[in-house]
Amino acid sequence: MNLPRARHRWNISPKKAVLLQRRLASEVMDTPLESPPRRVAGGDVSVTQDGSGLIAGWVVWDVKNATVLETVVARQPARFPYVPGLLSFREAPSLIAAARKLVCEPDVFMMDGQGLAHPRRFGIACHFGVLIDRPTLGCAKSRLCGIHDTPADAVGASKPLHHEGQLLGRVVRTRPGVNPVYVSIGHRIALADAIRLTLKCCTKFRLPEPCRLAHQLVTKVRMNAP
DNA sequence: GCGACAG
DNA sequence: ATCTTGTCGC
Repeated sequence: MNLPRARHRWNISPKKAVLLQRRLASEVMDTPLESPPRRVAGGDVSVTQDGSGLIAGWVVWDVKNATVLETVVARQPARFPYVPGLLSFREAPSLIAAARKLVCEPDVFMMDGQGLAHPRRFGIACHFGVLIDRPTLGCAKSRLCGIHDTPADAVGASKPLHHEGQLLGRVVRTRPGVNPVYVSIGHRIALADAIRLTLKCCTKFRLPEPCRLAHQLVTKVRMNAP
C-alpha cells in the first residue's frame, strides 16, 4: 500500500497526546462510503508476556466470497503505556507499520476499539483512519464512554450510544445470547455503513470475521515467537 | 472526593 | 491486553 508519510511523532507525553487528539479530531470525516465495500481489513494487536513487545496484524476479508485475501503482521517494541483514552498512541504505530506491508488495497479498515465513541471523539479508528487517509470504523468489545440501553436479543438489534448530548455510535447485537459490540465511525464512513458492514461480516461469531481472524493471527504469532 | 476506564 | 481451571451448552 502507498500510505501517506508520518504526520507526527508518537513518543510524546500523555498531556501532548490529548492536545494532538483535539487537533486531529477536526479532520474526521463522517461521510458515506463511495461504493459497496468488498475487501475489508480487520486489525488487532497482541502483547508479549513481558509487555515489551507488540505484534500487530491485518486480515483482509473478501465479503463477497467470505474468504481471506491477505494477511500481514509487524512487530514493534511497546513505546507507550495503555492509558484509557490514549490507546492509539500505544497501538496505532504498529498497525500502521503492518498496513504498509499490505499488497492489496482494502476498501475499509475495521479496528478493534472505538472510533468516534471516545471522550474527545478520536478513538484509535479515527486516529488510524485520519493518518492513513482511508475509510475506517471502530468495533469495540466494551464501552469506553457514553450511555445506552440494552439492545434486544436478536441479531441486528441495536441501541444508540450517547455522550454529552451527542450520538457517538450504536451498540449492536451480532449474535443472540452474547454481549453486543460498540460500533462507531472511524473516518470517511457513515455510521449506517459501519453497522451494515459489521453485521455483514459477522457470520458465526460475536466479532466480525476480519477482526476475529486478526486476533487469532497475532495471538498465534506471539505464541510461536516469544 | 469517588468511581469509571477501548486494549 | 495477559494469566488461568473448570464448566455449561450445542
